[in-house]
Amino acid sequence: MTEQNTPAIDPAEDLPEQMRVRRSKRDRLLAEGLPPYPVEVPRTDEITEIRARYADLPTDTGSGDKVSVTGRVIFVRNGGKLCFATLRAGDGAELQAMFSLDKVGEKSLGDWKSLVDLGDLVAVTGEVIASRRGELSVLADSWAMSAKALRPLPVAHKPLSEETRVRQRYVDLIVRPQARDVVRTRATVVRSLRESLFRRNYLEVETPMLQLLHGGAAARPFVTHSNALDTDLYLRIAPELFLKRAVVGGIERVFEINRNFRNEGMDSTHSPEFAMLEAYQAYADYNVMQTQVREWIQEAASAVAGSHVVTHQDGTEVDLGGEWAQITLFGAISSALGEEVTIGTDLAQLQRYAEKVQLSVDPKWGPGKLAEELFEHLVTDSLVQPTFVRDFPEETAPLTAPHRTTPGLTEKWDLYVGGFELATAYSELVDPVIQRERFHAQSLLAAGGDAEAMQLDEDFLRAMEYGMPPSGGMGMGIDRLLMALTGLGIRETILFPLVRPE
RNA sequence: GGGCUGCUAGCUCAAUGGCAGAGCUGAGGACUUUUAAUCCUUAGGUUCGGGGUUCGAAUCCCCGGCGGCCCA
Repeated sequence: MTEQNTPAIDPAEDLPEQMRVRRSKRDRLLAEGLPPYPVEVPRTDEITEIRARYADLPTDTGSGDKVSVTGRVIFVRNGGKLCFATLRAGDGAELQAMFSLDKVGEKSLGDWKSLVDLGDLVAVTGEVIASRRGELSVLADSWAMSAKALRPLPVAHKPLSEETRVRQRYVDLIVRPQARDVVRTRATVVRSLRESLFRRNYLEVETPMLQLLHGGAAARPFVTHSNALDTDLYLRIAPELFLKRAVVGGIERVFEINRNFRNEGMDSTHSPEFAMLEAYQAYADYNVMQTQVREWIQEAASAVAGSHVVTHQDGTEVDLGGEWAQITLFGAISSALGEEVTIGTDLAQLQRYAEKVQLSVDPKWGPGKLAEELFEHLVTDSLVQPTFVRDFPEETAPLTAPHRTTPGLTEKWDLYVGGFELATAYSELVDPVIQRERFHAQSLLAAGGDAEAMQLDEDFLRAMEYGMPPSGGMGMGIDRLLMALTGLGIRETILFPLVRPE
């Protein structure tokens, strides 16, 4: 402790007038023995319950029942001797509170008018009635502050700016019902996915987020440091290599829903941290996973919308029912180009095609990578209806089993919905010798400066050398599933997305 | 990474190089049945930050910050 006292912070300095006013109301509440932040307030019923219970209360009658309700004051209509306020609960349910001179008395009514602002949380005790205009109300005998709001609420009738909505999500949640709906929808979807997997006898596990090596995907990782181990650690870019270790150990159906971290660009479909479902099933393949993933998404759609037809926030309806289209990667490229392109098409020819369609080519790309880039350039935007794109080149799928009939291809599909990649699945590569060769090729890429290349994971190879059953595996972005079901941008599906510091 | 675009009162927005404004919110007043209540009065500004051009800059130019949209 120093001799010099920290100067008392005087928040009255430099504050906007409206915040000064609210602080002085807080002071007046204290001075009058009305705690602005009491530990407890009376609360007998939820607003939602009262709306349901008294839905049929006739206009201009009393119920005879006394209740205590709580809510945030979102509208006030103050009169001389009779005041109205609209209270809103956390679930969005609203109820009118009425304060009349003859019920609460002059002092309490005066306090209500002079000390309560829009945005305050209050508790109101009184009889449930229906007003002369038929509005279900609590006619107050008494009221109490539950929490004084020191900041004014944004105007309820104009849309909040995009930036404020994201930076101050708590305000967004208060004023915008759709913001709360998204939170509910997301919880419904995640719960539906878990139930879908539990029903099919999958076990949920949690695997390391802090990893000594990064692997399981092609992405640039975040790096952090362990003081205890005196070594750098990576935030995981995927749980894949650990879930496969679990399959080696005999956990034959396993999944994880958790966050991945990728140190890459942020845009309307990419967030640095994003939630992902990964699932592995022994003795299955990419065809089995294709059916299951469709079923899981359809079950999630049903949980959210009650049917396979989901309605986006702009009103468009998307039908996710039935079987979904499937195309092959090279078939899609061929029909987009009007030229026959196969896994056998050589690099020079692919480069000529790329030039023809004005795709700029990184000289480090091999033919497989270039084919994938051609596909993304030419086809993905048109894949609005759910479509499985199958059979990717070996070059870009180092963890995937070789195709059963076509050399050079792997058994991998990507699922596209709404023009973006929603999910992926493989027949997993389980041959430890080939896996080592694939890792070796990746390490050459890394040595060549590819920051997204996978690292050679000896412990993973050791696990595989004990024998991993033939398996199907899948991964799906939870945030993107929300996007597909709601039509929202990724930052709307994440409650508190990363934003630049103010 | 590139292009376009925005940042003004607590919130949403005007102000076309010439006095920085409106609605809601706030403050004061009227009103015992309102529904985004209404009516009267009224307060509120580092125009994102810095530099420049100009008699004069919210406005034009340059640099920086933070968003949005499109493209790669």
